[in-house]
Amino acid sequence: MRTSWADLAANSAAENSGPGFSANNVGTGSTGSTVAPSRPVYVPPHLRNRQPSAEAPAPSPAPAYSGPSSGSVGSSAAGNSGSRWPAPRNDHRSGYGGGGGGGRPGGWGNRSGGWDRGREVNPFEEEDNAEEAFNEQENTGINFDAYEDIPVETSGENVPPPVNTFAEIDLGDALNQNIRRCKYVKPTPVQRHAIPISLGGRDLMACAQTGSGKTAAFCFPIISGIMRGQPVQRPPRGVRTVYPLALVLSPTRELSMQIHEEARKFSFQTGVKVVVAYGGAPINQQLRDLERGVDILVATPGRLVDLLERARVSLQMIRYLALDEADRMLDMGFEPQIRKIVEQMDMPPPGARQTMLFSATFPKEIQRLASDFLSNYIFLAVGRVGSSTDLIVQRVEYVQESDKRSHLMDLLHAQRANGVQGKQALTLVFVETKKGADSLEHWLCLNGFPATTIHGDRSQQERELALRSFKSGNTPILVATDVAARGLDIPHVAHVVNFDLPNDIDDYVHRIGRTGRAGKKGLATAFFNDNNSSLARALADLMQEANQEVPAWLSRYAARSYGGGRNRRSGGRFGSRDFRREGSFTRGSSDYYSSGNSSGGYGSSGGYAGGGGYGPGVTSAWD
DNA sequence: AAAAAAC
Repeated sequence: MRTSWADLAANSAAENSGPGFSANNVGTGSTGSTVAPSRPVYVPPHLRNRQPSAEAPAPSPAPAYSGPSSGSVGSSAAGNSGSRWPAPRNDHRSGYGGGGGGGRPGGWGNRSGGWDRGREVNPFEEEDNAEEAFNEQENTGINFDAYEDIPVETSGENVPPPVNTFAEIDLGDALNQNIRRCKYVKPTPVQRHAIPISLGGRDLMACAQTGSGKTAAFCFPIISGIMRGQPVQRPPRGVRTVYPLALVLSPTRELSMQIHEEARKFSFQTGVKVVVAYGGAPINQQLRDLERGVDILVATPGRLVDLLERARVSLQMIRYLALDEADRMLDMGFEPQIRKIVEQMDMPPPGARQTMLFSATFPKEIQRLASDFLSNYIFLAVGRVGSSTDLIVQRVEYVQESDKRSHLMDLLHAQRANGVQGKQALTLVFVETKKGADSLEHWLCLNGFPATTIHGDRSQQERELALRSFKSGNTPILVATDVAARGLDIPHVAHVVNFDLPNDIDDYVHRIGRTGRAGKKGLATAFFNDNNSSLARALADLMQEANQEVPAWLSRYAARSYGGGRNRRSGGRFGSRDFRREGSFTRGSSDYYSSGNSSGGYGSSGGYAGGGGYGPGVTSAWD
């Protein structure tokens, strides 16, 4: 068995250097190496957008609250006349002259080193070079036909119909140009559905795999809506409070940085200004960024609360609120902060703003919480169970705690021996604790494996350095806690190792989703032992849904383990369903977080158990 | 119990 994993990793890396479109065949009972493609798989057209670095504000109007009902948010397809689009909004900017780009063709490609006012750094420039290091062809051979297979579920009143092309949507010239620069040819499934919904002014709860253009799905309508909106007056001079029109929240600093980088590309030369604020970094720079104007604020919750309490930011004029990884944002750790920001500051209430929640996993209980923030919303689930995990070969190995290190060493040795085209394939190793991360990193380095680590006890500088070093391939092994589990788009991760398995199957789904992205294959290896028995059932079920080979010993564990309440998976066609469709649901703590109630029906049926219908832990099988 | 998130 184990002889095969290294081959898988090597083959995966090798195959991935080919066309971006591929198919897969999870080696059921094969000799272990990946086999010729048997079935086309979904490949998101948005490919690798690596980070630009410098900040790049362009002039934009002062915040102006024309009100969510002013028409700025609504009716997309209403008029498809490109002529309605105003020039980039460099009006109203007292003090920040320079052109934001209205009719400034030469603006393309101008680099000004960051702080040259009125100049906008080209956020597309740097990534090209970065990608060449890996010498891959990632923009070819996308199989758009595969989209047709993607199942979609929507519910809610008057769901706007999806679009098939970006051209059908009146996003405006500037945004369309950025879409081309991003090499997006056709909207992904989530974009096809979510963008018309958002342009229609509707609230949205969307379940969709990351790496399928989720960020763009909420950014495009926001940018477009802001450009349409009536610019009004800038607040009086001397008032340091800024009034963003859109707020995007995410659970980790690095994810906020990533969203900011994406959003900057989408808003290049539109005049829409995007600013990011997160903790662990000097606040002064962020304050300066804010003072230069902000339309879209991307933030982590803690730093935002700080800014709100200092009255440097007001949410009074928010027209758009987006929560990325929304289920995480509303779980026990984050919920109080989110409630404070959304309900107890000065943000307009649901209905007076537009709210968009996105995640790959959306447990029913969290959906219930989330409905507090929404008004007459549409639920959208896009994707096929396993549509992403099809690309990921999942392996589970029984490894005692005391054997984990040597076992990991074996994996890494074999992987290195199999050598992958010059650069070693990137391996992301998840552990449970911060101390465990440091100690494993130290041990790996001692043993000749260049590793670094990212977790919450490291300084922000160290975290960012670690991530950069990993992405660049300089340190091809990254030991991480769950800080890196969600959302991060790290190209070229060939192997995710769950050195310590998480307790929650959703976390597992997010973790392994760091590989197998954008149509590339990936390998995920988990070390399982008695400590993980509570995960056995959910894990076995997930793997089965994803057409993975489930070891017999794991099935035995799964059969033995009772409970599974929290860890039950839907087993349905979709990874998630609108909880409003589930009829009565028990309100109470046991609804979601408990794991002991285990009403039967979990087994082979895969259907929705009786009573509450749908087991407590509704999740999706894709990331 | 752990992790994340402000100073």
